[in-house]
Amino acid sequence: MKARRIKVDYLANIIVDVPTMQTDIPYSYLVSKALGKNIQPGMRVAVPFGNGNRKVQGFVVSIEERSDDTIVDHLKEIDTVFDLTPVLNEELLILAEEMKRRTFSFKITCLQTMLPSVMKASYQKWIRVVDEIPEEINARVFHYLDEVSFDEVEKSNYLPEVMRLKQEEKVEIRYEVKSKNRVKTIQAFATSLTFERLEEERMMLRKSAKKKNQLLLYLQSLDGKSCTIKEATEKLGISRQTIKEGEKQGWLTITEQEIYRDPYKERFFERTVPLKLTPQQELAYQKTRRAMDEEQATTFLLEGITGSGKTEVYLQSIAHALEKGKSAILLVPEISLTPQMVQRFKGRFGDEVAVLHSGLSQGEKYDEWRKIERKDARVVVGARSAIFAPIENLGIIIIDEEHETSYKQEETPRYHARDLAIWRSKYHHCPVVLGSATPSLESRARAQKGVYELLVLNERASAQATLPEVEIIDMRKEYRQQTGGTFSTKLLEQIQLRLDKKEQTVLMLNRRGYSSFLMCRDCGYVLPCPNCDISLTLHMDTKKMKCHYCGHEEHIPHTCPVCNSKKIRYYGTGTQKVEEELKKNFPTSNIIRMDVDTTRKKGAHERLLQKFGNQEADILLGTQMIAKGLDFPNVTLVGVLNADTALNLPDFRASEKTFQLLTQVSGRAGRADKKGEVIVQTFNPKHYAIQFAQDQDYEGFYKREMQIRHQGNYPPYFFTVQIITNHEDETVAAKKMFQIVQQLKQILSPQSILLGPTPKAVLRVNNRYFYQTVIKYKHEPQLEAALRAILEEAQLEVRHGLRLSIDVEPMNFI
DNA sequence: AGCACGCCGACT
DNA sequence: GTCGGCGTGCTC
Repeated sequence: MKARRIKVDYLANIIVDVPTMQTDIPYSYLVSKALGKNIQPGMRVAVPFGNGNRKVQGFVVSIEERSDDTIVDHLKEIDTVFDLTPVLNEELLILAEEMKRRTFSFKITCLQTMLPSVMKASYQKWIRVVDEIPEEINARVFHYLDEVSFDEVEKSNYLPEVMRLKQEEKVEIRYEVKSKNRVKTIQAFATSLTFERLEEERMMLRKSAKKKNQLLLYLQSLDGKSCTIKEATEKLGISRQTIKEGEKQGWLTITEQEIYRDPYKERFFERTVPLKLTPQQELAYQKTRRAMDEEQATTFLLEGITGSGKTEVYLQSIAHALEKGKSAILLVPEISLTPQMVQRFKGRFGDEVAVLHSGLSQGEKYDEWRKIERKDARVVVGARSAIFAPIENLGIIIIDEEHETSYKQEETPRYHARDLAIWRSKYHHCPVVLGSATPSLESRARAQKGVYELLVLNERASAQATLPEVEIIDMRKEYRQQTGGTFSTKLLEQIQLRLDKKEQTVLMLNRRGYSSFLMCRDCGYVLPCPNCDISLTLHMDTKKMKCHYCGHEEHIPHTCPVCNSKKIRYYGTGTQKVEEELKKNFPTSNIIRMDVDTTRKKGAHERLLQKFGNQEADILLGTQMIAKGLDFPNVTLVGVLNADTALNLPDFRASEKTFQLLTQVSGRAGRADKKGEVIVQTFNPKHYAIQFAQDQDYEGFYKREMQIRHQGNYPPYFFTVQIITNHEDETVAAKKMFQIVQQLKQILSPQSILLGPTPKAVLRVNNRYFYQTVIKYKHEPQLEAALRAILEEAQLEVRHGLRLSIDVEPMNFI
């Protein structure tokens, strides 16, 4: 047999940045000889795509070798490679596929979600002159330039005539794909010369060349290592010019050195040492440690009351992972990712810690990401998306406050970080620790069934710390007695007491399902959003009326648009209104208000907390955001102004959320030496969520809530999937939803329950109409395929403006 | 998504 | 006749 000589060449399979169902598959491209083996799966590239060969970004997902006889005539070639090394490793590429399957989203969206946003491509089009064009057009449109921006031509309405020139091939359209990620560099210098050679150079200097002499001596001391120019100018007082001169004479070289934008560089982190563990902590630590040693992908549920020292267990578990040469991911909710939190981890692990959260600039996020990728940081602390940290040898994953709904992403891809954490733990054969004082019912139930292993910390770690006393105030009685302010008599008394004693008070206004809107006292007219079926909210700081759904803004009216009455006032309990009421009651007190308005600016959140921590204010008034992780020893009173607004929402998790919030906020009162007090104002004083929160009885709440979930056929007894259609035309959205329900009825077993179709609580948002259906089921092997078919079939209508989304285990049912 | 192609009505 | 409207198919 004649040996056939095979010329090896490569094909790359690429997912392109065109998020549609039809293009949600890998496309094959030729790898040029020049690129050859340098191209690997997980790299970003630009490829020509479609009829016009416009350039789009893509991700290489696999490489195939090809022999001479592979037919490749129809294949195009990769245009540009953006990365020197892959930005997604094999594990994350597999995870992206898993995510696509589980969340019914496009692969490209999943891939992009896993990376810092700077890595997403930005597109620009240019019109380039390639032949003689009429003088007049050249002047008017092109300003005699070779190339002008497509967008500008379009804006000035010259596009039709330019397109005619394109037909005649006198101009071309050039597609540009750019990646925004920029590595920040700093200039440094080093020498490759030996000590002796440097000495010779030094001898050759003129007597007057003092600075050069100094620089050469310094170079000798560096022993070949490099030094930044900045450092040299500061330390030695040598000018940049002298160093440049050295380069010219050839005894040193200047290089660009990569640096990280360190968002925490201004701070000093005091090193902390491991604390002695309580027996309960010790047991929890030993269990996770053993799982690490035995490479078991166990999921632990660490149920620990406030102050029981969960964080110390995390810290020591992470330390063990590091000892084993492995890495760790710690997820915390975005709002808990405070400087104090970061401090605890940086204090223990120093520069090994990378922090990923939304407060960082795009560049800073990218740098933290790169630090992880290059293994300069082995501990990742971050919010939801930190679950995608490019770590290769995970030793442990920890999710703090595991019950937080912010771990579920509310936009596509609608992934839950907890599920992906468990997936990664299986990949790495390492444990996951889910920690909470008030675990989600789902997780607690799984621990009951033995799917997760339950670890309990029900003792406070420090002996002096006692649980605060919680008092429930029945606001129905209060209202009967007085004119109906926000504050009960008891709460006002207690605040006054704290002011007298120079102690601090935290007041929380539960804003779920609440807003301050504008209403006419004469005719009852409420100012609505023109685009959505919801009333506009008053924002005093900007003096505007704003829609929380679509962002629409307008001026505050002085008279009622309907009856012209001047008695148009705001209504409801906004933080601003409460602040005014507070000032009226306590004119001399200092109040810090924390809400979306006062914390909009970068770092404002932190600044306000710092101010309060320095005792520059007596009262901290805020929304949910103050419930978490702030430990101020001088706070001895916590007031919850309206505990139950969330209870009235038509959401089966309403009780759970209320219980969690009250438990959490109660933990903010009182520290070591000063006993704390909590006052909860409510219209439902007998509600079980409030009663169990008063006793800080999680297990009691869990048992009671499970009964209710069982009766209502809700999770964790049932799985849920939510389908939403939306369209500019209400009938189209409704019709499609009804059709989908018909289809589902065909395949669902009688044990499953369909809720809907119903219009969403807010029917119209941004002039689109929303309809939904929820499927509750225990076992439906055919459901996934059916949902996929529904998506597929809807494609025709998607063309006509229909949008369809599938949310597996949704967090919001309203 | 966004481009080409093709089929229709309204113009120079 | 042709310019440009939009509905449809396809993208390695």
